[in-house]
Amino acid sequence: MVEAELGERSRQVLEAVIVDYTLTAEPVGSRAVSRKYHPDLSPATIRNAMADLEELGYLSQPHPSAGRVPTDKAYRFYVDRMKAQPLSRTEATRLNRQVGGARSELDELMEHASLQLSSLSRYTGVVLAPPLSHTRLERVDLLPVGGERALAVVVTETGWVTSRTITLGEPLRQLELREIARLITEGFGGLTFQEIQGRLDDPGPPPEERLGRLALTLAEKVFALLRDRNLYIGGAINILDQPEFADLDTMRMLLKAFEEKRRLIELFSSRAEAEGVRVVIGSENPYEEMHETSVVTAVYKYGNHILGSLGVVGPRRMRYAKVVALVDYTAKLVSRRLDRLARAEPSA
Amino acid sequence: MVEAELGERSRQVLEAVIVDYTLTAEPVGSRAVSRKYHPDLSPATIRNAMADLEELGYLSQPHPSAGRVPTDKAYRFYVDRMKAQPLSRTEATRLNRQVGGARSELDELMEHASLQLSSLSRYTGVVLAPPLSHTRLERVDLLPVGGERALAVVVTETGWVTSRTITLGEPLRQLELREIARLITEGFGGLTFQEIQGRLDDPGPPPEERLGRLALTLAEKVFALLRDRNLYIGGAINILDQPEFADLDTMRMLLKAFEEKRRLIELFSSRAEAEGVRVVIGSENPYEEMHETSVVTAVYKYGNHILGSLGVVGPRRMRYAKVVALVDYTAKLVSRRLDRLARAEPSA
DNA sequence: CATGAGCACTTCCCGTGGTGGAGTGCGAAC
DNA sequence: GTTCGCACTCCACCACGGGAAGTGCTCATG
Repeated sequence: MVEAELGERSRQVLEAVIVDYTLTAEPVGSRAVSRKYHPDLSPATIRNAMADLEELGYLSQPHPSAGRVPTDKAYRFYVDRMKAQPLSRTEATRLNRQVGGARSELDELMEHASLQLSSLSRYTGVVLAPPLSHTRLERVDLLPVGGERALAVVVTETGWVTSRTITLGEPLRQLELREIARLITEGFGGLTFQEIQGRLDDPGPPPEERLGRLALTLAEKVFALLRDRNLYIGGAINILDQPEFADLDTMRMLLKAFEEKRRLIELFSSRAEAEGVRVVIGSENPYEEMHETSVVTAVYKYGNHILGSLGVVGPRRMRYAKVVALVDYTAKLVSRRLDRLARAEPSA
Repeated sequence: MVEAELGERSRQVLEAVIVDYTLTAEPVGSRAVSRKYHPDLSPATIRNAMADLEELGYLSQPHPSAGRVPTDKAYRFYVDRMKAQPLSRTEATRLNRQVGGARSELDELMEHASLQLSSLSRYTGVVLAPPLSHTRLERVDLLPVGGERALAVVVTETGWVTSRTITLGEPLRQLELREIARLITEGFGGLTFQEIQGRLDDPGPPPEERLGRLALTLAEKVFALLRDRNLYIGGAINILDQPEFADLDTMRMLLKAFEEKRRLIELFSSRAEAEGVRVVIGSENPYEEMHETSVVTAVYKYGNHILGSLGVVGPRRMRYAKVVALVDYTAKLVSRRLDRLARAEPSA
């Protein structure tokens, strides 16, 4: 359908405009296209093609006598038919070393990944940490740590460990704590955190014994702490080097978007079921503050479960071919890394 | 000495210039001072005083025929003799509710404090989490969490709990882990983390038995994870509303400074021994990128120990009287809050 | 001798108008 | 269908100039 809409000539011109604009960030005129990309075609021919492209909504003019600028539709067309441009050897080794390195723990892995995404793309890297909603609880431990507080340790079936201190409502002995932890583990073990949340929201009749009731309130506390996902943003200022964000208001808007992590988290978690790399261009983004940006994301997995997503936020005139390859590679690297982290079973 | 340097007249004029400049961010002329602050004095008289003040280094002119702008020396003079301007009732109650509230855990407390510092000052709020260097270890626990990993739980004498997962070099049984934790606790309990680091750096002859050697390497891993302090930055973009940061390069420099947390941490931890509120004005700051900003900090404590510091980063023409009061109050609030959090002993 | 008034001077700010360049659209020619 | 040439438009840049703000200096005055 799109193929029918555009002739070969128009397609080539469109591509040239996109490539040039990606490089220069300046509106590109017919003359420049002729000189730099198609010396065999005269500027006048290009002009005709460009006029067609504008009518079809692929190009637009900032003002009547300026060059043309690609629209979101143009980028979409380009992205859908381009080939990813594989990472260079040095880039790949650097990623492998920094992200695939063996020593780091989970949070360091996420942080390094976001930093590398940023510095290799020269835009901003984002990593959304695994949500717990779809993973299953293995067990809960409660350790007394003095006073009316305890350390709650939550272990999932996939082997992730989260711990937080919680404040008990009343002083409890170690034995009581252990019993409560056992009750919680028995009551909720094997369920996904989503299911657990459902049960907690609609608890039915309260248990008879005191410890049972305590277990419920403490479980509430423990799982409440796990609800928020972490979002790692690396190199937020990197993106500010792009000329389209040189304007003060645009800049402020973008930074505000970065600071409001909650909405970014939504953005990165929504539609994160599909495999492969996803590209959201400009106004395709539901988040209005990000209409000037494009977002490239991919999911990372543990075994067959999608755990989270990561990606790059950049200007609409992003070097898509490169970034898509980078994001894809990084996602796979993180998945492999997670596998190794979790599967490391006793070798004996 | 300073008193001798400045006559009463000059002092009043200087104060007027500072006040007006903090409000308007525009160079202030003799006419404006006369009209707004000292109608009894003619502009000419003010001019004379201003000329004196310029010679003494308290004022400067952006260009020969503009008004005057206070120098760092002027702010210093002002800050040293001003009185803090107490918080309004609504501000105080808001702080109490948001920061003093009873439910939050340690990290939430820090985060809320930084956000409130920011939104009440309209600048940027910063909270440096407690360092461990001077607190003493109470005990270490190691929990097996599947595979070759364990959850290390570190409890300090002050009752703080930190936990991190670590990767064991080899598979270990639960009993072995427990024994190793016991060895670490016995070997290092009661020592400050600084002392522990010293021992680890210079370990002497390695122990005979296998578990002893393992305890050493694992202790190394555990304590390495505790070395970095967390820095909470709230409302970094708030400060960008200030006109002096409207320039693109200044803005970028500032954001870069915020992103490089390591140096900020240094800044906030250095000279953080003294009680009370400390004000660092413009070029007094050792960190060159922050010569355009002023920093107001205060330490918060647990009992008699200084745990960390918090404060506000703003433009040099900060509303010092207000911010000093805000920072002071917040620091005390956090201290009180920590006390309650940790001391909550079993009431029976 | 400190204060205040007047005045000439400097500097910046901002709006104006002119100019050159880049790019388009269109009609005519190949 | 392609190319050429030309007239037109719009922006970006610069130079110019008036106006405002502010100073320093001088001199009169209590």
